[in-house]
Amino acid sequence: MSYKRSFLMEERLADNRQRILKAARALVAEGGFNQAAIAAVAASAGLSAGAIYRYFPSKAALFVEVLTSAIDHEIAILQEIVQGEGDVTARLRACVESFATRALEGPYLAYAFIAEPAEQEVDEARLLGRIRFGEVFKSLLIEGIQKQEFPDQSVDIGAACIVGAFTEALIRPIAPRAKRDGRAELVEGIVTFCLRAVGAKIS
Amino acid sequence: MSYKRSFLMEERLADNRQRILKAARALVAEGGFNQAAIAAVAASAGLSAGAIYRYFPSKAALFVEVLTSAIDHEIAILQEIVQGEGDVTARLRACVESFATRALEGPYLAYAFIAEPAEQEVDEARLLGRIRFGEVFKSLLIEGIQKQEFPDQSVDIGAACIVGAFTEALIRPIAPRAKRDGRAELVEGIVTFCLRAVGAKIS
Amino acid sequence: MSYKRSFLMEERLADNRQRILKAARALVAEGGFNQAAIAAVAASAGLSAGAIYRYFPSKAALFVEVLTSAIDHEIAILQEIVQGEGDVTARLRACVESFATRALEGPYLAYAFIAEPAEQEVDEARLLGRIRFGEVFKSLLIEGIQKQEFPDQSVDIGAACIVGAFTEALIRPIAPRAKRDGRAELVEGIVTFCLRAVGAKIS
Amino acid sequence: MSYKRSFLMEERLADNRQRILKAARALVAEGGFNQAAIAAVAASAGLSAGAIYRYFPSKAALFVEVLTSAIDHEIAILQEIVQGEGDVTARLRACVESFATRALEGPYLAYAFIAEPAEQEVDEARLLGRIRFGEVFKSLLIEGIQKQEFPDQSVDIGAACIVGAFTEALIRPIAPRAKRDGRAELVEGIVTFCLRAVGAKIS
DNA sequence: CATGAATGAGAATTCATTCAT
DNA sequence: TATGAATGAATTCTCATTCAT
Repeated sequence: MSYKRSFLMEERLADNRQRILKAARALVAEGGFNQAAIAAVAASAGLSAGAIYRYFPSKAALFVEVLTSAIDHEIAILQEIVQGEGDVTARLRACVESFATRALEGPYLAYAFIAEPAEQEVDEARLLGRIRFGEVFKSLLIEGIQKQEFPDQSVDIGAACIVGAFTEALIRPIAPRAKRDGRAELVEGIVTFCLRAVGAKIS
Repeated sequence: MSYKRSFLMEERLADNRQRILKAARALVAEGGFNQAAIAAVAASAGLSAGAIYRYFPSKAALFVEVLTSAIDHEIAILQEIVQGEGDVTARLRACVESFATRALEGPYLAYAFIAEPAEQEVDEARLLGRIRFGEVFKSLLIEGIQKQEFPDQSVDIGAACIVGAFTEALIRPIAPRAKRDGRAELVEGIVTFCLRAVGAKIS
Repeated sequence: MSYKRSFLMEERLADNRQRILKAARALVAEGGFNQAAIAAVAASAGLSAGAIYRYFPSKAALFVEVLTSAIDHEIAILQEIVQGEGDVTARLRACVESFATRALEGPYLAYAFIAEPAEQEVDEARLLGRIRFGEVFKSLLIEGIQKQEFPDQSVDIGAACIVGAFTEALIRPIAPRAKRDGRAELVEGIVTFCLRAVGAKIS
Repeated sequence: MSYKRSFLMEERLADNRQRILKAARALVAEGGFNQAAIAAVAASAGLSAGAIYRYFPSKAALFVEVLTSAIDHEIAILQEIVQGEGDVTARLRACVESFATRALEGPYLAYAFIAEPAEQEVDEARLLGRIRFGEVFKSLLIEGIQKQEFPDQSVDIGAACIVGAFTEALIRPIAPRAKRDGRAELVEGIVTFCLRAVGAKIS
């Protein structure tokens, strides 16, 4: 009833919501959407299964938010780079580097991003996410072609290929082989691949 | 009882095994791993659910084989191209074209290839498949660098990027947007992207 | 703290209790016992779910009271008619008319009366309510036989039949068909049926 | 595979289906639809919960069939009486007697008939059943009025009242009082009530 | 060998009830 | 005293797997 109580309560609720999202995210990162049962998420968040439904109307809604919020976050970062200064080549490089670096720090996003989920609703969110990532790169390609940094090319296909290229290369580190390359080399390799692919002049 | 009977029996068994695999593959192509229940596979193969277990120890094992055999088939085709004649650039182009064309005709493989499966075992098979695809392209990259068709580059990363680029670009046609490009343009766009990415001289 | 405060408090408590009952009654009227969740009752009463338990020991107890109080109210009205003036036939007619008219205005009572509730305890209350309604009509039948307005007959059975006849006929308007008869005709039809059934002389 | 095996199998399956229906019916009769959980039905039928779904697509479908088949059976018997010989009064008497006698032997039908179920689909079946019962009596009323055995009256209302009257009177035997009257007296009392209600001349 | 009925272990979801604040 | 977040048991339904026939 008092200010303090209400404040703490709200904070705890917000905490719980975040804890649930965090737990769900972690479970998805570890074993995919199908391994992340509501009971597991709840246990991992330190709550009962029923409590999840105070914060999310359904399992699908929870995982849509897990996916969407992760993608939103990434897109925002990429957009800032895209709208920054420097030539297009430099910004494309920065985008790939930025995404790749974060993905290697916490690979769940790349995993969730590429994963086929069980639920229809989550699937739609995933496809939308891929398209939204593609749009970011498409806008860079268009600008690069306009400014004659890149040769003319199919921007839709190019954008999709860039997204596919770096997600695949980033997911791979699960496999033993990739560990030989250090992170820096991996990121640099992906950047080089993408820049060359769009016809950028590599200094 | 006789030789003949036994022979026919064996043949029938082999037939059943293939029928099961074929049915499973078709179901995966239509609705993904999760939609392919054992009962559905059995019905589609003209057998009973129990009979599946005479040929495969578990659902996971069945789908591992579905995936692996599909990938085997693709790899064999690609290997033939790789070991064929012509310069490396032409063969790389042919590989991407070949895979992409078939994927667009029957998209199930690309789908299964990129899909997150329900079972841990199938997941491992999927990752292995991606790596094996990568190996094919890696061998081409190595040869291309040796023959100075391509500049020096990280072949592991490049191979992964190629696989990611074309699977992503091929999967995307599920979305409405991509229909603007015809199939030929899509394949050509992917090929161009990949060739430029590895530094091939595009004629 | 003072007398006044305590008085107000008591009044507020009584208010809350009535608000809960009213809210529960309204929800039952709308969607039956099963649709009336404690949380919904609480929200509708402007209280928290937990607060309900300060006034009622359980959900079943709450709904038993909802049902019983509604029936009490009806019985009181019918009793007044029964103990009023006029011949028995007129009073029987007045009882059926009175009940039917109110039931058609707010059909929740008739509904709750005839409905099968979720809880055993509520079910018992429902059966008891039917019997109590029957008693009212039984007393009229006895009086009518004594005064030779009605022929001799089994008063228990007759009373039950009257209750069944008018509840069924009143419940039925849920179905589209019954709308052809207006309310007045429906009430008159039920009255006629019941009066004739007990052998009253219909003027 | 052999004739015998197949035959026995089919018989067992049919048995199971009937056992499930019977168990469901018994549970409904005892505690209403809400008390008849799938697990309870299964246990009562000597099967697992999952097995129910081999025979019925959903809980609602099972209970719709429980209700509908019971009603179908009753309606068929009543129809035969209606289409038989004798004057309308005699046939109306026979209908009520027939229904009442069987209902007293196994009161489940009358109970299920009047019960409010949880599921929408079952509710519709229940309402339909009541209307169908009503139609039977309505047809008798129409014929009776035509042949001037009964006075003119609202046949829809009269039919509903008859159904309500005898179901209510039959359900009541759960209460202690009714046991005093023997079955024969109860049935005769209901018949008299209904005949007098429709204005039949009682011999 | 083949069948397919049956199992049983979960899956998501709901909700009356409790209890720390 | 009131709150409403949290619990936990119950519910329906699914499906891989087994096994009597």
